[in-house]
Order: sequence, then C-alpha cells, then structure tokens
Amino acid sequence: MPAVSRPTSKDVAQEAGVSQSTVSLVLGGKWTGRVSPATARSVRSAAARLGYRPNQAARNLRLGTTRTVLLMVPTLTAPFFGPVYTGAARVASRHGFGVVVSTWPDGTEGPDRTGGKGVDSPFAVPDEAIDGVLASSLAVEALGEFRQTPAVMLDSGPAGPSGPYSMPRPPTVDFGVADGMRDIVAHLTALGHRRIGHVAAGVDQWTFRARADALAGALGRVPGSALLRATCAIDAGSARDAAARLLDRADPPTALVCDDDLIAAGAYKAARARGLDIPGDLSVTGFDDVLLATALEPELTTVRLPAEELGAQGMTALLDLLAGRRPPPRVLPGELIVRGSTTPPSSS
Amino acid sequence: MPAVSRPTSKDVAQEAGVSQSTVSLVLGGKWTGRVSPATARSVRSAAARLGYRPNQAARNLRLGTTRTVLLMVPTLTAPFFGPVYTGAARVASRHGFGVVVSTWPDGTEGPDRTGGKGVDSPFAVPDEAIDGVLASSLAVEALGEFRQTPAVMLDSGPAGPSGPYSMPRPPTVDFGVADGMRDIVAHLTALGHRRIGHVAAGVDQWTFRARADALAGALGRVPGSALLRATCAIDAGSARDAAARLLDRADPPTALVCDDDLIAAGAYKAARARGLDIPGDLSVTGFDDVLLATALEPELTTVRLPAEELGAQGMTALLDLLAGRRPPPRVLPGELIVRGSTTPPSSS
DNA sequence: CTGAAAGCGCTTACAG
DNA sequence: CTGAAAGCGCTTACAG
Repeated sequence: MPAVSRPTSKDVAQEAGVSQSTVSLVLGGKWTGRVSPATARSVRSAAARLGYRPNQAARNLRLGTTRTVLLMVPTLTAPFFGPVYTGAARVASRHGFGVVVSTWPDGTEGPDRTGGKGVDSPFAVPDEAIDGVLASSLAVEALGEFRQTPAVMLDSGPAGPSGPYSMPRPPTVDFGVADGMRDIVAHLTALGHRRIGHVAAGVDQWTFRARADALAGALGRVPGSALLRATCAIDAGSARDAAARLLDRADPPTALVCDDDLIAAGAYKAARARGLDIPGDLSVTGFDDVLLATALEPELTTVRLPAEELGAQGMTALLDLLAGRRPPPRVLPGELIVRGSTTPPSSS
Repeated sequence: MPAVSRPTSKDVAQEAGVSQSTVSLVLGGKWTGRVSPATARSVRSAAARLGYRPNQAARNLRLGTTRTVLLMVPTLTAPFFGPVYTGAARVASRHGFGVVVSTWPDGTEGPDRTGGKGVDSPFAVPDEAIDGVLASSLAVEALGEFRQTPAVMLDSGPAGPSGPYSMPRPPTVDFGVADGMRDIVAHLTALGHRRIGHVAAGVDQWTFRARADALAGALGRVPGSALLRATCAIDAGSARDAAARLLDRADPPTALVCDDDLIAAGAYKAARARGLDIPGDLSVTGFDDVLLATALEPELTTVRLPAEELGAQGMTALLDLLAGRRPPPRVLPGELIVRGSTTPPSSS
C-alpha cells in the first residue's frame, strides 16, 4: 500500500471548508486580491496537515507542459558532463522538473535520461515532449529541431549574432576559460618557462578555441617566449603521441600546457617513456580538475572548472526563461590549482 | 510553435474513422478478439501517418502511475555509478520511464534526477511519486520507506532470507566479483607471486566483502602463499597510505591487489614515493576498469565490470516486475584485462 | 466487434 | 472574495 492514497486538492478543500478552486488559487500563489488572507491561511494549514503534494501528471495535462528539460552534450564519455548533469538535475528537481539527456550530433552516441558518462550508448532523441533545452559545449546549430524551444547555451561562448533563426539568441552561461589559461601562463612564466608546448584538443568547440587563443595571446606578451603546438583527440593515447611529437623535437619545450586533464595524463605517459621526470625535467598542466588530476603522480597543476555549477546555473537560467524572464549572460570563473606537476625548468 | 499541436488519440480516431476507445485498445495492444484485424490495421496506419505519440501525462493521470523509477546509490562521487545510471536510464527511456537518483544513507549526499557522479550535492528524497526502485550496492534495509515499492537490488549480493519485511525478497542483478577476483589470483600466482598484499576498501558493501572472501579463498588454495591486508577509504590518498603500510613491512608483498582502480592509483603513488618500479619491483591490480585504468602509467591490469550493463539489466528486471513477472536472479561476469602493471616478481 | 461516457486531479475562465 | 464547471488526453468498464 504505497500511501493509502495521496490526498488531492479536493481533500484539502474539504479539510479547509472551501472549494477546490480556492485551494488551487492559494497553493498556486495566485490568490492575492482574490482570496481573503484568513482563507488562504486555513488552506495552507489544511494542505500541510494532510501532507498534500499536487499531482504532476494532472498539472502537466492541464497546462500542456511536460516539466521535462533536455540536456544536449557532445559526448557521454567525458568525465566532465556528469557533474554538469548533476548540477542541472539538482536545481531541476527542486522545481519538479526532470532532465533527459541526448548527445549531438545525433546517432554518434545518442541520448537518454542521463548524466551518464561512462560508455557510449546510442539511442534516439527523446520522443517525449520537452519544455526547454540546455545545450552544453555545443554551437547553436545543434539545437536543430529544438530551435523554437526555450534554450540556454552552456560553455559555448558569448552570444554571437542572432543567426539564421528568427528567435532571439539564447541566454548563455560560460566558464572564464581565457582567464584560467592566462593564470596558467602567468604561473609557468613566473617559474621561468619560456618554451611552452600546447597539447591541444583537436575538437571544434568554443572552449578549446578560447583556450588556444588565450594561451597564444598571453604568451605573445612574454618576451623571448615560444609556443609549439601539437593537436590530438581527447584520449590518453592520442595525447601521448601528440606530446611525444613535441618532446622529440630538437628544441623541446620545458613545459606542456594540456587542453584538459586526460590529455595531461597522456603527456605523463610520453614523458615517462622518455625517462623524463615530471616536474624535474618537464612541467605539465591540465585543465578541468577532474578526479584524474589527483590520481596522477605527481598530482596535476590544473584549472578547476565548476562543472556542476555550470549545470546548476544553466538550469536556473532556463527556469527563468520559462517563467518569462530574460536571464543575463553569466561567466563562472575557473581557479588555478597548483599541485606537484610544475616547477622551474632545470636549465633555462 | 513547437509542433502546431501534437495529434491526440481523437485525431487518430477521426483519421481512421473509428472511436477513440478503439484507438486506445489497438495502440495499447489489448485489441485481439475485441477489434477486427482490418480495423486495427487502419488505426495503426492512421497513427503512423499522423505521427501520433500518446500523451504521457494523460496516461499517468488515468493510470495513477508516474513512470518514474528511483535509483538509489551509496555515493555520487564514485565514477562507477555514472554508467550504472546511464544503462538504467537507457532502457527506461525506451519504455517511457524516467529515472531519478538518490543517495543512501540519506542526507550524506542526497538525491537528484541524475547519473551524476562528480561532486556531492545534498538534497532530499524525491517527493514525487515513484513506481519502482533500483538499489545499487546497498543492503535491502536501504529501501526504507520504499520497502513496499517494487524494487530490484543491484550489486548487493544474492538474496538472503526474506528479512523483516513481509514482502518477498526483491530480484537481484550482481557481478561475478568472486570469479573476477579468482582470475586475478590465478594471473598473479601464474606469474609467480606468492606474497600478496590486499589493499582493501573499508566499506561495508557486499561487493567488497565478496572480493575479500574470494581473494582469501583462492589464495588459501595456493601452497606457500601469504596474504597481507591493509584497509583504506576509497580515495587515492587513503589508498596510498594503506599501500605504504604494506610496502614498509620487513617482508613486503611482491604484488598489491587493490579493491578498485582508484585505490590502485593510490598504490602507484606509494610505490613511486619509495622508488619502486611498477611492474618491475611491484605488480599492482585494480578492479572495475574505469577511465583511470588506462590513464595510469603503466596501464592497469584490472577486472572489467560491466557497470552500464548492470543498470540496463536491473531496469529490465524492474520493468518485468512492474509488469507482474518475477525476473530470475542474474549474474554478470567480470573480465580480467591484463595490461602493463603486472609481471613476474623480480626475485621470488 | 464497436462506441458513448465516466473520471483520473488539476487550472482557469466565468458567474455571482 | 468564492464556487461551479469545463476540459487537458487518456483508459476502461459498460452497453449495444
């Protein structure tokens, strides 16, 4: 007997000695000027007494909403998106919303009701109706069939021109990746590094373009500095090979700036294969600060990006949007975490 | 205009020239013997033509269900639960179900609509109604207020006695962890290892008890073998300290069997701090095969547990249960993945 | 074999 | 300031 039977608004009405409409008005917060304060109070206490919770299915049916939001991400395998989902789901659940997730481009991995990372698991876009969408680390074009649905763009860069659609540009929530990269450059150059290798993610996302630009820009302002670049996929093996290309040069860098923590793990492999000590012979930095960063030896100097906060703020913005408000763009700052993978170069 | 307006069963009825009841019967699969095959066919084609999808809110209201399942896990921070969630959510979504997750014990971390791992994020058990629960890596007692709700136990061991509740013991889906551990022992002893250290997770979960028992049992059958044990929390720092205790003994082990991959990362740290080469001076094994296993250097020999499959099979079992069937217990085998962290001992 | 009708629990005009 | 009524889109007895 899963609760003898949940109380309904009719039960509350009876308990309070009013009509169902009054209960709905009061509990829906639309009573001011329409219901007397005394009546409102008694409705509230009756509801509390009975432990009343509105039936969402009935609300949804009546209102034509689904209380379901779609989170679109480029991949389920990166450890970064789990927290984003968690943050989004947390604030969603507080407002009676559910979150389903899908990957884009479609079919590559496919969507689900998830925060999954872990393993690829293809399935199609949710056929259920969606009230809004949160797109993370994707371009506006990814909205596709949802281009008319209220949406918030996460980690996809500040708003560009309104684009080919007639809708206003969606609100944005981003990380301050440029500042984070500048912090890394400041840290490394303060240590004395001048020849810096960039093990760059060969992925067409705003965040990686911003990281590359910020790195080049910041280093360009350091006299006598040099920037070498190798590109890789976001996996340890590909990153190892890219790092190796840099390390095998006649004039190898003394520090490797990696586009994320997993890439840094690949750089560690390349260094070790060459008998190079980190940080003695080579400094390495990551980006994101996922679990891996402290599992590595030495622990990784990296920039912490508040991924869960991104999801939470994004959902808050989307809820605002659904409520008819126009949330302002937000930027969440990253934080440089200095650990054991960076020291002054041995011979500068 | 998010779809000028979705077609309803009434639209399908009109298109097919029948009543709404007939549409419902046919599409609900309850028509045999009640509707002529020809009519059924025309209803189906009308539905397809219109792209009809039933409104879940209406179904739920009518049926009194929520199509929501609760996934309970002990923690959101372990990388293991993301895939479990993903697998569960994937099969759930194919059946129009959503998944919300909560942690148990309650309050420690708290629940959400998630697959999140990442970061702790406390919130209370979902106040929405739940049709069924999936409890992973937890004891039956964790069901608490949901003890009357249809449930499936994941990774919590084979069914014990029916317990204090009047309900029959829930169906189970487990990993073959004992076999996995036996594979590790067979692998290490075949390499020549006899003194083996167990860096054990000091966590009261069936899976860790089973791992410890299987290790002790398998090693007990190897003449001349010795088993040393140190216990730790599941984080790299605590694991490093526990491994250090084993390595600093007068008679240190030649191989460290770690209860999971993150613990193995801690063992790597302890080894490195002592100038011990892995696998030259010390072999190390993990368990789970999460992303970290291949990010480590050398890559980790471990047992792959199909976490996503656990979630998927668990959800399948729960759906069976909700449909009135009684799913049999299932056991998903693990697979030993030999990588670079294990070799014969240098001096046996 | 098929249809008309009730009702799940809400919200919101519409009357008073 | 308050209530009676309609209706969201389904499913399922109940009649025929």
